[in-house]
Amino acid sequence: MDAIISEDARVVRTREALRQAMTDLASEAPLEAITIRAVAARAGVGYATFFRHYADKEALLADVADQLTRAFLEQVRPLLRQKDRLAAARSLCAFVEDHLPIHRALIAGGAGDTVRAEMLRQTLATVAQARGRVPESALDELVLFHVVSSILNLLAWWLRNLDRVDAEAMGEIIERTVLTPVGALQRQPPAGLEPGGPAS
Amino acid sequence: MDAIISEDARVVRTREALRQAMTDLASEAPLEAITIRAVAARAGVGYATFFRHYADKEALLADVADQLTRAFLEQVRPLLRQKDRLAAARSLCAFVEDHLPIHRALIAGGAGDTVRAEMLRQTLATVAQARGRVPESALDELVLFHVVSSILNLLAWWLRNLDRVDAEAMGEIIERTVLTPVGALQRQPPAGLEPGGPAS
DNA sequence: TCGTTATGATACACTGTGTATCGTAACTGG
DNA sequence: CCAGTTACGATACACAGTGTATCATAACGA
Repeated sequence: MDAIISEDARVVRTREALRQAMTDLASEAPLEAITIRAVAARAGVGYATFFRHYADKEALLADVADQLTRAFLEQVRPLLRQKDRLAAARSLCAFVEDHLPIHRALIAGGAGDTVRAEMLRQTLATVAQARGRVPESALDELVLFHVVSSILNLLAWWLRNLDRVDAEAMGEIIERTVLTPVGALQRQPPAGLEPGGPAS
Repeated sequence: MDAIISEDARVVRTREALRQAMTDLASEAPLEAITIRAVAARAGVGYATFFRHYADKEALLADVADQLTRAFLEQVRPLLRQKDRLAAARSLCAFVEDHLPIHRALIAGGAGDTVRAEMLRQTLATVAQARGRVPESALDELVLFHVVSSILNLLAWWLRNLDRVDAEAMGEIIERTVLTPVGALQRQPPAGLEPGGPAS
């Protein structure tokens, strides 16, 4: 199994330049207004070269979102194990604030919808893999979907209104509007769901 | 002020055909795969005729979303005045279930992201206009944003999983994960927000 | 240093958009 | 019912963006 032995320096350089260019442009214009030619130009790379690395615009954006999501999850994972949800939410907001430019460009920028969708997709896949396997109850699946998409939405709003709410308050809002209510729902689920629900 | 005296019957017919065609196609394919030519063809209308009514694809979709939002708000408004949040949430889900095809096509379909964004936009504008005026506190604005987008997101998930959760359970989930937590947040706001917060 | 490989530049076919034009058909007001 | 108005269908067109192909050149790794 000869995995990644050594990647050509030019490839690494070009890919990084393209990712950076896409991130830059995403903070300036909506995704549909970003042409592949513009990305290549900003990256200082030939137009045709783009397609030697990514099939299309979305593939590059997915790669960018993928890297962001990895850092995101790496940061969040240890927080989920602890029981103090408020501290966890505040840590997340502090982390976002510490790496403001990239989060503002990608989560709240012109490609925010696509990036958040990709982050949601990857997070769901990661969690499903971390658990036993995929077959969750409907409630578990819905709760996970709601938590992730709500947090990303709230962060997107916050990143467009940083001057109005500080990180600590934002953490408290996330904890009180998302994390705690969802915990209560899991402890005492409603009826009318598919079988396989609570394992009380 | 000569408003709408009488609209040419052909115009009404063509617009309705285009809206219906867009709705149909949105339930079958992602928005970027829906061409204006396909919409015109499905509507039984000439290609050039499309542009006599809408500037582009998004304008038609906005019109469709606008009509859906009107019906939506008309349905929800009376429920907001009542204090029983659970009953209100269940009514909303029952309403969606009663008009399943159009909601599934537009909220959960291939143009779901765009439609939900447009519904959010219009709802925010409507509420801002209904209140005194625009200048709300940061908390109010964030809460409203969160409530509307969360509900639309939850409905989108539900419309893709109708067989797993019934309308009553879905209403309870919305009430417990969105409405009630937000009410508690408004009654006891966190610190760290811009001035103009609670009017206690 | 030498063979390999990524890159730049350029040309090309293709698809979708939006505009312009003109003869025809349908509607409205009288 | 009729005459003027107006929307429609069809077609041609310019334009922009995508994705592919080709080839000489430069940069890389061993």
